[in-house]
Amino acid sequence: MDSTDLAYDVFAKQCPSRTTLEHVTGRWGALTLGALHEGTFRFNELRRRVDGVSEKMLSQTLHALERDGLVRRDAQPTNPPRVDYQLTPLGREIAERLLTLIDFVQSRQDDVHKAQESYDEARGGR
Amino acid sequence: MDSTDLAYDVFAKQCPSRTTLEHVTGRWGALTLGALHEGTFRFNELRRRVDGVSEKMLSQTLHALERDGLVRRDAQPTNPPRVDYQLTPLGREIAERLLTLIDFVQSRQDDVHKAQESYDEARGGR
DNA sequence: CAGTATCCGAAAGGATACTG
DNA sequence: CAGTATCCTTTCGGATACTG
Repeated sequence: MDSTDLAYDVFAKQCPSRTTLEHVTGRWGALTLGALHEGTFRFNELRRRVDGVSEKMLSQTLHALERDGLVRRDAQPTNPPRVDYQLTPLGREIAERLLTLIDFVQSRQDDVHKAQESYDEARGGR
Repeated sequence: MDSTDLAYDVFAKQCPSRTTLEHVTGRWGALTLGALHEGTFRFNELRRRVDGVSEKMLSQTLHALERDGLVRRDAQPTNPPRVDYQLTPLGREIAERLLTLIDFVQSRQDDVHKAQESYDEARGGR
């Protein structure tokens, strides 16, 4: 280690928080956190809210987020079963920071689009 | 559209800012933005800083970020060639918000780890 | 309703060799 | 040095069928 090393361990190959971050920022993770930031939902409610997710991926995503302590799963032992998902306090804090990033990227999407056009114009005609 | 729709267009399937967000939060995108947040670097300097990245992935990542207007590429027509990469003002603003999220996740990694252990304990012994 | 299990095609990503 | 091109393995993720 010397002074040129990055200050963030998350940039190391096998960092555990790298895995958590991937759960949070991944396609379905971000979508699910965003949905749950709006309230508490049942499995199939979430499926309808999270546009395009399959049962398999939603299940997988919820398990990962629950295991990380970001989502709480509440199963009533009724028949038919009823399971509610909601953010934990930690999950809410993380979702807020994620949404800050998402909001910002979205608010600057015009600039991004312009940059893409001038980039493509400069090299598209190669 | 009704009131149950998500407030964030980024959650729609084919949203353009979803693509930008993936460039930013993806494994190599986040690493590269984090590295460039520390300064200006040449291609092989970045390769050494971004732990584990291949030439192919670094090249691909830099192209995507440059096209989105987050990274500026400066090539001197010398021999041997010298190319410097740095964040644009927009890239810097995005990197800051990304690092806020990363820092927070990292600072709570202990909580995450504990949650994982109790989760595994509850189901690991099934 | 709330999932799990399996199969399979698509896409990401690494190693290596090569170019200007 | 700064990449590109190719090959090949691994992972992601959708469709479908099935279970408690």
